[in-house]
Amino acid sequence: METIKGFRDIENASKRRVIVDVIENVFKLYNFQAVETPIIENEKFVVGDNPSDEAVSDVFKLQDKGKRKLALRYEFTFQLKRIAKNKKLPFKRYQIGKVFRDEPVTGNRWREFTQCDADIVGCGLKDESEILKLISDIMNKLGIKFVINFNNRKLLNEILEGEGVSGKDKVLVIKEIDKLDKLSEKEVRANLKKFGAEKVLKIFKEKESYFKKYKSYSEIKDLKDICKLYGVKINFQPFLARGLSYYNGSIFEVKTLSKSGVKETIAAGGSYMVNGVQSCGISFGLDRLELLAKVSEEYKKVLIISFNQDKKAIEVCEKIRELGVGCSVSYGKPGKAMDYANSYNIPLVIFIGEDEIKKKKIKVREMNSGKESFILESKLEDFLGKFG
RNA sequence: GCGAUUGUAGUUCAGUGGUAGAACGCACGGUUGUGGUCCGUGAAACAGGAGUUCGAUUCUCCUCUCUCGCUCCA
Repeated sequence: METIKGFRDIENASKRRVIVDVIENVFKLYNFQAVETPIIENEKFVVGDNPSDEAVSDVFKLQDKGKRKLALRYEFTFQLKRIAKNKKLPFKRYQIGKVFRDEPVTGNRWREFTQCDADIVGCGLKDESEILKLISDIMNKLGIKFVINFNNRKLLNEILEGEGVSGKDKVLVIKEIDKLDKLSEKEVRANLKKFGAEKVLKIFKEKESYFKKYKSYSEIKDLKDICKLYGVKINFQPFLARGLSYYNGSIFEVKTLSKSGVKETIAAGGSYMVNGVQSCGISFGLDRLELLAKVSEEYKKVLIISFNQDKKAIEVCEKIRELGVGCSVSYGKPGKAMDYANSYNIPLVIFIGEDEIKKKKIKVREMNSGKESFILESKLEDFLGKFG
């Protein structure tokens, strides 16, 4: 009966549904088009061109009866290689779904989790600012205080090469630098000594103006400027690196500012190549948004209690549903039905019995106040409109 | 994956080398036309497997699991 490590039942997913609605609506406002892709793919395809990438070891692997080597999707981006073919650019697609990673579970990390991705294939800096604005819109609509940290891989490479760090060391040094927001400077310095790269640490402590001397800084500046047009603030963080090796330009990471116990990144993305086309995307972690979002899950609900007047009860129930209000009929004892309404936060109960039939009116009871009134069936729409 | 830690009803917690307890929740009834109170009744657990023992939920070992670090990541 237990769920597998890193997997879980979500017994009440209504908040998640509301959040997904918000995200999806914003995606659509930016002209992203929905796609769905298979959860299972060939292992080779999932693993991709970077078998040295740390991510590869986290891929869930499986085999079918035909002994094909398969794997669960680790993310959505690699599938874009197939989807994005022969599309007029820029191709803007979004996808919301489960991804799987065979990695350690701690805190707000799962092995099965839901990502909400929006990517632009054929994407310049100006389009990148659109993605950043989209992040801002979504976070605001979800009522989450946030900061968007950003950096540029080109700049990072330029700095490291300028300090004589190259080859394999470069990737490893980047990983150590990435920890600057987590570990103390001393610890990072100690780790960097292994590569003789401790001197780069000083550079990352410099003010932003220091970085002007690098050629790639122009991308930082340009992105900031375009974001201003959208009124989006982004925070330049020269040591931000991101783990995935395919990023080749801007990289983003969204953190929350609220004291919530969610230290993890709640959305992340950056620019990369898809089939030789410059692209850029963002991915939101639904499971973390859920912990932070301030959204209302309440919606109108009615419970009808039928006293052996099922025909009428069902008729009224159907009518309420047609009005777009949730409704169900209880045929049992009224006491139980009301207890049920309490348990599931149903604010309105309607009684339908002999009395109601005789009076040609239905009795509605507001559960919070206990106030009851007889209304004409034809006035039901008005009543529900005013109620809640 | 490594290191430390944890594991008893759905949940939060008691407890014992010899029949496993509470609270809340759930189900039924008191109350088949009126709920949130109250009362009664009931269902429901020792993570799994080996070992020691007359007997193990309790002690030992292994596996799984929880939490926290590390690596990494939404």
